[in-house]
Amino acid sequence: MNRLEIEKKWQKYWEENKIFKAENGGEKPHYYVLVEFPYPSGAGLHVGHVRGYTAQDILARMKRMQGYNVLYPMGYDAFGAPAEEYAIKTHQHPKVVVEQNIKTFGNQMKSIGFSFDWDRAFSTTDPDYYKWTQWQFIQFFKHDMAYKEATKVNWCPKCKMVLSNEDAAGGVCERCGTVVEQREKSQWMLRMASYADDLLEGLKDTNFAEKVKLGQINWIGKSTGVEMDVDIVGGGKFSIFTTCIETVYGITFFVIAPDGKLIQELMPRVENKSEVEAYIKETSLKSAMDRTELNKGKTGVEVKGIKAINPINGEEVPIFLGDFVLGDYGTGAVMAVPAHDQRDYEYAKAHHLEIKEVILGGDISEKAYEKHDYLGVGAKLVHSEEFSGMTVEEAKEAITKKLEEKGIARRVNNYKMRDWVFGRQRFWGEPIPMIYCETCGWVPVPEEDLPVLLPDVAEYEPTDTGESPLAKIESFVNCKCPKCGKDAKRETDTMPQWAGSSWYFLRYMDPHNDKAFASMDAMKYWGKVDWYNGGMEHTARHLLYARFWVQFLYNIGLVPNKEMIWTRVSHGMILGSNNEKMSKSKGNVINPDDIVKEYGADTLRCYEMFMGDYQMDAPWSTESLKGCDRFLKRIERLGENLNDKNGYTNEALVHKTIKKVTEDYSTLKYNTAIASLMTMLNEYEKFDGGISKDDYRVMLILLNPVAPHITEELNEMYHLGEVLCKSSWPEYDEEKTKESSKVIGVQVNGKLRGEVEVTIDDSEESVQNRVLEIENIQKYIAGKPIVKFIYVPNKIVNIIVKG
RNA sequence: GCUCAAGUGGCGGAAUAGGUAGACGCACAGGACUUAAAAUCCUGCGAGAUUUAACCCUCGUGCCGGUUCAAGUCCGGCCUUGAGCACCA
Repeated sequence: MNRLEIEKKWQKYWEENKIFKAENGGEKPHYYVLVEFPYPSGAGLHVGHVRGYTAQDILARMKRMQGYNVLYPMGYDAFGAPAEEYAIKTHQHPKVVVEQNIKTFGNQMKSIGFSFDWDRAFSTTDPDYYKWTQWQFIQFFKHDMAYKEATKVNWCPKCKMVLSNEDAAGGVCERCGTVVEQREKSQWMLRMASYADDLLEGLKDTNFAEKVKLGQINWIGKSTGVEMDVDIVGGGKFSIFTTCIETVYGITFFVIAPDGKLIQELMPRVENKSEVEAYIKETSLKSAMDRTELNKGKTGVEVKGIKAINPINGEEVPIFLGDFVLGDYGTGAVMAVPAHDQRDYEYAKAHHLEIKEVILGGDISEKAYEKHDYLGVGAKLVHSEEFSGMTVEEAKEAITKKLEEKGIARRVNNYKMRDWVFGRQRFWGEPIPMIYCETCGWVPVPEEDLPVLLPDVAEYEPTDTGESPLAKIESFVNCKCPKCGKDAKRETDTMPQWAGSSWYFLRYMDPHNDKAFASMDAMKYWGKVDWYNGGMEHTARHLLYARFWVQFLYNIGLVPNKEMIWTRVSHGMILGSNNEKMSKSKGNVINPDDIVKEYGADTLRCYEMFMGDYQMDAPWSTESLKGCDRFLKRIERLGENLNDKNGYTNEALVHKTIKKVTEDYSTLKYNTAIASLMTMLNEYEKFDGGISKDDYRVMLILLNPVAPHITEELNEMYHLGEVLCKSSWPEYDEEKTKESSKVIGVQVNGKLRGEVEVTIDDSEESVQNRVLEIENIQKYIAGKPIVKFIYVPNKIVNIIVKG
């Protein structure tokens, strides 16, 4: 049989015997291994998928052999734009396209031999699944965690479409190149910002990789500061947020957001209305991208006729509009202290405003003396009344206190993370299960009417008004209010792509449940996901959304843990052989199917694990892949020369390899695990007389998680024992991993001059005696007094001589 | 700009409670087998000097310093590359 036939044979065996079926219960300890499910694109499985899935497959297979009840599931995250775009082009229902792609992906994954429990597979686009996504949305709504509000969206005036930020990258429409406008659109939102502190706090109950935690923390972007009320001359007031209240005496103007509410409220009193309105209009034309682009000049206009009062000293200062102030962060207004904030400094220079130094120690003739310069260096305040002379740290507290006592300031936290915009004006997503009634307002679809199915439509293009194509289907839109029975209209927005993936790992625990998204018993049985792997690009957003979703479900008593994922790691990308990201346009894409066909799945798996540090990017090399192919062939050949009575055996090497491989598989060091198996093979190949069957079988078991097909075949061919997938993982004896003796280096004055063989029980004296007899050592110490003799057992000898 | 990660042979990469740098693999070179090629096997393979040869020697983990008997690993200061976030007050 050739490789492909062998692989098919074992894949069939696994499937028919349901070897990888996970049970919800039983005596065995449980272990939940999770990988991000793929978006089934038309391009098929990518070698990057294979890397992550193989790594987790190794863990799953090893854990099973170690006696665990392992849940290693797979599914498809199939809602989203690409399928819809394709549907628009070809006038097919996206579900047809998705079905085909899922089939392809499934066959590809099966051909690579992943040990998924296929009985638990589902797609987020299955009505049985999205029914529960919708049901959960309704829970958000019922607990006042979902609301509809006007937000800004990217609008392409030519395509008449709402664009995602990705499609509006660079401020132009990706499809037609037209400059994108910002438009107001009423959208569903989830109150994710209110979970900011819980999401930070919850990280403590996880074992995420450090860089994953950092990604979460940065995305949440917590900053601690003071919110201060500012009176307007002639009545009215607004608030600002600052993290640097110590610079409050340095305020020379305020800047407010052109897209904020405040300027609209002030408008009747503005003297230069046309100028201000023009600036607001100008800002609205700029996309979010343009606005935040670096090196943009500090544009803005003064709001004439209105002055603000610095609350600390009563000074009257001007108010400006500036698009660097964002309407939806903080209070939409800032105090400007040009002497101590570079951004304010540039604004002041551009608009010829006063720069007032209030912290000593910097040179503000060229640039601002900012907080990261003055904090922690004992810098002191000036021109700050009774606070002058205090250090910034003292002043921060004292000024905050004073303002608090006056009742015009509060200590607050601000977060970069906003509420989650939870609607898309697209066809291919979960319909948001809400009905609008003139009398009753927003009413959720009754539970028994779920799922709200996506209808068949002729056209998938968004409408001229930017609504989803669902809005054109009257039979879908028109309905009766579930509350009062009057005519009502259905929500036509759909959920964002992130929705289905926010809870899929819960569904795997109980995928066929039609009474609940998953039973509490099933979730309690499996507990947290023990090990979750995915791409680096998802460590911030997807993980945050999923954690938020779970925390909410926990708070309303629907899941057993506040955090449902214990360990999260992220694999590096597989780059093209030219060290660039694989892409069609660069022509450096490797199709896993081709590799499987030519070399077999085992070789592909082995190579992807051997290519380098799992968490780092690594370039593809077909040459190196051939090396792994050779390795597997040598393993095969070694089996031709077995001796079941007195074959060659190397106990220390066997135990050392078991230890190394077991440890490495559990700590993502697949490359060195495989290297140690290669070393073992090299050792055993040196003997012509035939090697021990037992040792060979150990080698096969250890390699099995990486190359499951060929190892099963060899095990069967030589009648070595039970099928490997039902065998136990070998144990090692720590004592036996130790070699009786070891060659260590001998240094003179820190330079390597020789070697010596030592045993564990060698005394320092005996080592010293032997070392001093080495010819080359004598050369270096001849005639010189030995100042110090250092012997670190099993590590090194270092002789220090004088002169 | 901020945050993070990483700089080790021709290449992918090993080695961190500090202890023989370059495991393992690729490529390359020489040899064996073959009519020949492929495949396979054996040997060599950081740079340099020297030698008939071996040993041996000098240098060497991005750069400059430091701590130490001993530094790829620790400390201080830089440089470069990659990724993410980016006017967040």
